[in-house]
Amino acid sequence: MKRKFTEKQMHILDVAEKLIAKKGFDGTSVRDISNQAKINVAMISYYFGSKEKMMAYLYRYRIQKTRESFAEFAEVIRDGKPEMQMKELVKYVVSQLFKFNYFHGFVTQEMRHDDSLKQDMMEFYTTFATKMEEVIKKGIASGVFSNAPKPEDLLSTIIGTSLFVIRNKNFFSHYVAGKDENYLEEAEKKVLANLLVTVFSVLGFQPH
Amino acid sequence: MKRKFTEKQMHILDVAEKLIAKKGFDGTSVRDISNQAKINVAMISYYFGSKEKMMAYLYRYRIQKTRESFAEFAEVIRDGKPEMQMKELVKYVVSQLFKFNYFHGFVTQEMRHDDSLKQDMMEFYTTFATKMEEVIKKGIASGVFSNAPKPEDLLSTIIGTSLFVIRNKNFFSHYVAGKDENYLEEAEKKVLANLLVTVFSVLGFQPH
Amino acid sequence: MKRKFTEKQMHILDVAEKLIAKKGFDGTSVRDISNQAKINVAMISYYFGSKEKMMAYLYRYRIQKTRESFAEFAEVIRDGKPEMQMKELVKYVVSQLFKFNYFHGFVTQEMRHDDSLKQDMMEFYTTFATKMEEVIKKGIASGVFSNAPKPEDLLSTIIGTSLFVIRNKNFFSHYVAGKDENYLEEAEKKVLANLLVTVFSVLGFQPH
Amino acid sequence: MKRKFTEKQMHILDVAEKLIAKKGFDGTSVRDISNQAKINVAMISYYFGSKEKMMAYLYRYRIQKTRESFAEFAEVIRDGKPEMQMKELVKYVVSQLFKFNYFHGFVTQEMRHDDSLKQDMMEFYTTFATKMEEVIKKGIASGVFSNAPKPEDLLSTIIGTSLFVIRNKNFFSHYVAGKDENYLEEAEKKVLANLLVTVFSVLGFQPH
DNA sequence: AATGAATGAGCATTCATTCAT
DNA sequence: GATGAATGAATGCTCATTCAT
Repeated sequence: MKRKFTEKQMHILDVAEKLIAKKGFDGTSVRDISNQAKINVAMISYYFGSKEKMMAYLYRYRIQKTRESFAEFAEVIRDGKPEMQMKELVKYVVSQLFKFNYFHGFVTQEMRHDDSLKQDMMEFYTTFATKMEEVIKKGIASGVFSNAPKPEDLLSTIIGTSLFVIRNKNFFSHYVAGKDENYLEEAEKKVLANLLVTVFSVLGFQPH
Repeated sequence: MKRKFTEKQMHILDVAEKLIAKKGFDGTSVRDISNQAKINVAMISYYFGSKEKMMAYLYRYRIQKTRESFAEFAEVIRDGKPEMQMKELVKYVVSQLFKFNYFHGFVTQEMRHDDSLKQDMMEFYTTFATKMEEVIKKGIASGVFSNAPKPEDLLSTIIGTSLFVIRNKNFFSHYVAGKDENYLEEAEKKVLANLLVTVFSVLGFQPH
Repeated sequence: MKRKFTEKQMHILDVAEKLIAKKGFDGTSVRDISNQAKINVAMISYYFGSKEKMMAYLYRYRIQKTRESFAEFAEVIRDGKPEMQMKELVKYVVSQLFKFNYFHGFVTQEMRHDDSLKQDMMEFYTTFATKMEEVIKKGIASGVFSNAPKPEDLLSTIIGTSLFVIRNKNFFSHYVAGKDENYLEEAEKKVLANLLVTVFSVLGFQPH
Repeated sequence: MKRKFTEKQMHILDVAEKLIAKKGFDGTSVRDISNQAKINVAMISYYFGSKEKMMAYLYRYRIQKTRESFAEFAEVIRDGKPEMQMKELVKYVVSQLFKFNYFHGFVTQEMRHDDSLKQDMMEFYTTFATKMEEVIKKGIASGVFSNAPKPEDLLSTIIGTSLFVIRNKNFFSHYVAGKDENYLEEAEKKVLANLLVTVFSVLGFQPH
C-alpha cells in the first residue's frame, strides 16, 4: 500500500481532494475529476483500480504526510517548557486542519467507505492525544498547570472547534474581519486565539 | 412551507434522516429510503415533489421544531442566575445535538443544496449566540464571570466539540465507558462534563 | 359504443381534444387534462376506462357529429346545380377542417392507436369522395365541367392543403394578413379562395 | 452543429427517424431505438447528448441534405423552359417528400420541440416558394402560363396533398393499384400525376 | 358516483467501469 | 502505458391506473 506516486497520479489526487471536499464523494464524478485534471476518464480506474480505491490512496497519502510532519514537529518542541509545548501543539493542530481543510472537509463524512481507513484516522488522532497527555503531565508536575483535563476532551475541543469553523463559514463569517475570500485565513487566527485561551483556561495555567 | 405532515410522511422523513446521516444525500437513493420505509418509490416524489425538496422539508421541519423548543427553554430559564442559565444553555445545546444527531450529522455537509437553507441554519445558530451573549453580560455585571469571551467562540466550541464526538465514534469510543450501542449516551455525558468545565473555566467563574 | 355522454364527460373530451391537438397524445398526461378540466385524475379511467379508450370516444364522437352534420348539409344542397354543389362542398370540407382543427390536428398522427378507428376515418373520408364523384358526374353530364378528375385526388388536395396550412402556421402566416391570433381565421379565407380556384380549374369549369 | 456523423451514429438516426415517424417522439423510447438499432441504451445520450438533441441532429441533418440536393437540382433545371422547370419542380418536391416520408411524417407534428428548428423548416419551405415564384413569372412573361397563382398556395397544395396521401394510406390505398407493400411507390405515381394536372390547370398552361 | 392516496412499470439519463486497440 | 468508445447498472422521476372509502 505504501506506493510511490508519479507526478500525474499526485496531480489526480490533488484535484480529486479539492473536488470531493467541495462537492462530496458521491457528488464528484470521475468525469469531473478527469476533466479538471485534463486526463482521460479511464485513468482513475486504470491507476487506482476504482474511484473508491483512489479515495483510500488519498487518505493514506494525507495521513502518511501528516504523520511525518508531526514527527518532525514533535522533535522541534522536544526540549521546551510544557506551556510552550502546549501552545505549539494547539497551533500545530489548528494550522494542519486549516491547511488541509480540503481533506478534513470530507474526512469524517466519507469515512463510511472503508473500515481500515477509520482505523488509520483513529490512530492519527491518538498520536496527538498521547503527545498532549505527556505535555499535560509535565505541566502538572512542574506546577504551571493546575488542572489535568483528559487529553481526548482537549483534543475534541481543538479539532471540533476548528472543523466547525471551517465548515460553517455561513455562520462564522459574520464575526470574522476581512473579505470573504480571506475567510479561512482570518477564521484561523480567530479560532487559534480562542482555543489558546480556552485550553490554557481549562489547564488552569499559572505562569511561574 | 409550514406544512403539517401526516404520520406516513413523518415516517419517511425519519427514515430518510437516518439514512442520509449515515450515507450522505447522494449516497442515499430514493429506493434505499423507500425500501427501508416500506413504501413505494414514487411516494417520495408524490409527497415532497422531489428528493431534494424532501431534504428541504427535513431541514425546515427540524429547524422549526428546534426553534419552538428553544423558545420554550428560554422561557424556563428566564429568571435564573447567570451561572445557572449558562449551565442550562450548554446542557440544552449538547442534548439537542445528541438527540438530533442524525440531522446534525449531515446538516453542514449537505448544505450546498439550497442557499436559503443555509440562511435558516445561520439564524438558528445566531439565536443561540444572542442568548449566550446576554447571559455572559449578566454574569459579568453580577461579578460571577470574570471574563467575557465572544459568544460565537463559545458556541463554536460547544457545537464543534459535540459534533466531533458524535461523528468520530471510532476515535472517541476508546475513552468512553459502556457498551458500543450506548456510545452516544455515554459520549454525551462525557462531552457535557468536559464542556461545562471548559466553558466555566473560560468565563473565569467565581461562585459568590 | 354509441354512448351518450354526460355534461361532465363532454367537458373532459373537449379539454382533452384541445390539449392533445396542441401537445400530442403522449405529450398530454391525464393529469394535464384533469387539472385543466378541474376534475379528479381518476375520472378519466373511471369514465372512459383508460386514456386510450378516451381517445377512441373522442374520435367516434367527432366522426359521428360530422356524419350528422354532413347528412344535413347534403340535404341542403340536394337540388342545386353541380357548380354550386361543388363550391359548397369545398367550402363545407374546409370549414369543418378549420372548425375542428383541434381534432384534425392529431387525427392522422395518432391513428396508430386503434385500427378500427382508422376504418372509421376512412369511411368518413369516403363519404365525401362519393358525394364529390356524384357532383363531378353531374357536372360533366350537364357540360359545366369538362374534366373528370378522380374524386380521391380532388379530396386529397382539398383536405391535404387545408391541413398543411393549419399545421404550418410558421410558414404560412408570412403570407397571411391580420394579427397572429387571427391566423386560422385569415388562413381559412385564403385557403378556401385558393382551393376554389384550384378545384374549378381542374374541373375545367365553363359557365353556361 | 454541422457535425459529421459516424456510420454508427447514422444508423441510430435512421432507426430513430423511422420509429419516431411511426410512433411519435414521445411514443418512441430510447430503449425502443436502442433495441431496434442493436446498440446500448446509453449510446443515445453518449452520442447526441440527449434524446431531444438527437432529434435536433436529425432535423438539421435532413434539412441540410435537402438544401444541398435542392441547390444541385436548381442548377440542373436552370436553363430550361418554364413549363419544364415547373414540371421538374413538382416532381422534385413530391419525390423528396415520398423519399423522406419518415422524416416528413413527423416534421410538422413534432416541431414544438425547438423553435429554431421551426425556423429552419420555414426557410426550407420558403426556398421552394421563391423558386416557384420565379418560374411562374417567367412562364407568364413568355405566355405559356395565363394565371399567376400565389407560390405559397401552389406549394401548400403540392406539399399538403403529398403528405396527406403519405399519412392516410388507409383511405388512399383503396384507390391505388398494386400490393400493399408497394403503397408508397404507387401512391407517389398517382399523386404526381394528379398534382401535375392540378398545377398546370391552375397556371392555365397553354403550349406554344 | 366519485375521489384522494397509492402503486408498479417505464422513462431519459448518468454513473463507474471495461474493452479493444 | 494509455485511451476513446462502449456498456450495464442504477439513478430520480412521471406515468396511467387502481384501490379503499
